[in-house]
Amino acid sequence: MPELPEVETVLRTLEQQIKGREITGITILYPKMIEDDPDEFTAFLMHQHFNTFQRRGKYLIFGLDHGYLVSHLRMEGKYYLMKPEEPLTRHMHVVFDLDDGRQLRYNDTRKFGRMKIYPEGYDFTHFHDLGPEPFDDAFNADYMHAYKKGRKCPVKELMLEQSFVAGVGNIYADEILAASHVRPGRSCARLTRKEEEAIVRNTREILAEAIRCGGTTIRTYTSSLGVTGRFQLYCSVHMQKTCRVCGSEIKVKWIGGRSSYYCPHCQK
DNA sequence: ACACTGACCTGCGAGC
DNA sequence: TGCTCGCAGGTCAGTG
Repeated sequence: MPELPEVETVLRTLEQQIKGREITGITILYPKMIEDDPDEFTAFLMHQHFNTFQRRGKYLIFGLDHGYLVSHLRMEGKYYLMKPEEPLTRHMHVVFDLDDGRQLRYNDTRKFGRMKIYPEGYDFTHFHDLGPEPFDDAFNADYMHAYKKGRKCPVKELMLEQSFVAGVGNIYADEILAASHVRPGRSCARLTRKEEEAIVRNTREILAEAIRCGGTTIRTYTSSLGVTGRFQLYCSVHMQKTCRVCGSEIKVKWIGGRSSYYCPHCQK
C-alpha cells in the first residue's frame, strides 16, 4: 500500500524512465478511474510530454507541456512500462502509448486509484487541504501543538490526517509512534512537549529512511519497475509478532477504523 | 468544527 | 472441496 516513500520511489523511477516522452495514445479500460470526462481527458493529454515529476502527499503530479496529470495510487495502484505486444492483464485500467514505442500501463487490483487533469499554472500548495510535507520546516513541534489544540482523538488518527501532515499512512504511523514510545490510542490532548518533538523528528527520520530503502513491501506493493521495497526489514511493530527491543508480544488495536500495532511495554 | 460510518473494490485466508 | 464472511486501507461524502 503506497504511502509517501513508495510514491516518492515510483516518481523517481518514472522520472528516469519516461522524462521527455510524448503521449501518443491513450486507452481507458475502466472509466471510473478517471475523474474527468474520458474524452476530455484523452484530448487534453494527447501529444503532451512528461516534463516534470513532483509529489504532494501521496499524489503523483506529472507536469506536462500545458497542465498536469495527477495520479493517486490509493492502496494497490502501480505503473508498469511494457511493450505493446505484451498481454494486458485484467487489472490494467489505463494505458498510455509513448513516442518511443513503449506503453505506460496503470495497474490497480482494487480499482481505488484515481487520475485527474489540471490546467496550466494550477497551484498545488493547498491541494485537497493537504498539510505540510513532513520534510518542510513548517512541520515542527510548535505546528503540531497548535494543530491538535482542542482535539482529543487518538494520536494515531491525527497521524493519518492528511491535513495534519501529508503522506503518512497506516504502516508509517505505527512505526513513527513506536519510535516515539507513544501508544497509538493515546489522546493527542495528553501528549507532552517532548513526545510531540519526538513524533515530528521520527516522522522525518523514518520516512527519509524508507525512501532510502525504496519503500516498503507489505502484501502487494512493488514500485513501477517491480522493484521490491526493503523497508519491511526494518518495521519494528507493524505486522510484527514480538517487539524487536524487549521481546514483548505486539498488540493490535482497532483505532479510527484501522488496525494499529504497538508494543505495550515500550510505548506509553 | 469535530467525530463517526459507509462506500468504493478485489483477493485472500479463516471457519464451517 | 466449496461456500460465506471479514479484513485489508486512502479518501470522501453523508450524517449526527
